Amino acid sequence: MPEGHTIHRLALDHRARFEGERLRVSSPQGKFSDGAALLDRQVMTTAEAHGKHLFLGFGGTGWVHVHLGLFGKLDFGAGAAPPPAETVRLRLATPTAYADLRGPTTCALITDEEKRAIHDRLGPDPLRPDDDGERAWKRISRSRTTVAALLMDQKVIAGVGNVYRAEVLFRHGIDPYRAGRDLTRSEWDLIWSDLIELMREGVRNNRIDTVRPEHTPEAMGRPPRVDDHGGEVYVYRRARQACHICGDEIRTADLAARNLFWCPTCQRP
DNA sequence: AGCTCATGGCGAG
DNA sequence: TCGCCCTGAGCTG
Repeated sequence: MPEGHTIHRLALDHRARFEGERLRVSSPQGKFSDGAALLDRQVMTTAEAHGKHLFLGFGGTGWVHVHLGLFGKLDFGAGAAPPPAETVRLRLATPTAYADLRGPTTCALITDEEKRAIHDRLGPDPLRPDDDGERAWKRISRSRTTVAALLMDQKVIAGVGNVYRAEVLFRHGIDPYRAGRDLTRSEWDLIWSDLIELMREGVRNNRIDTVRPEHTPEAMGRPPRVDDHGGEVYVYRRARQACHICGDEIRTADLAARNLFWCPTCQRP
């Protein structure tokens, strides 16, 4: 679920339901009981995202910092909240809506300064309008690390996860093992602007689609496909299947403890 | 019932 | 680079 587009969407969804609302806040699971007690009956003033980090604002009381990690989930419901399951770390509720957070890596009440420190250690986020790719380029263009690892490094660029990494490299025909410093400036500019577009569409649709209109199964006269993570993609989790463009076998490898996917023909060294 | 795997990230060594 | 933390779906038996 959670790459940056998911978290930005969650920020929007929180604002739509809870901004300006006085909330009942609880931690049925118990691991956030102290924070919940301080926040109960307070007003949510705003919600924002930076990369994969979600910040729920409660005025002078502080911020709830949420990071879903690999397993975390946030589910919204309408109406009065039902009795919570034991795994719910944080429940926010009004008489007409509720949100349940389960399995996050982080759920903590933090101060403005602590929040600022988190922003400071994150790279630019394609989904934050004031961020720009220049800072990321400075790191990438000096680095011997592979571009595949750099794209996953949240200090370099915030919000890109394993799906967007694989897909954006495919869309630009870039071998994932190329060193950052071997990328050209124009290649990087195209990657950055493409990420802005792809991730904005991800926020709108709440899923990742990366296949260009001319490469959809309909456009290519092939049977419809359903990728098992809910979106339409070129290479992610398609190991040993045929590339939609050239028919070669999609490859997979471990890179920094994550599964990397690429087409050796479309993304030649 | 138990295993494996997943769109993350941290700290130890 | 490894092990670990968080949860749930989809297998296997």
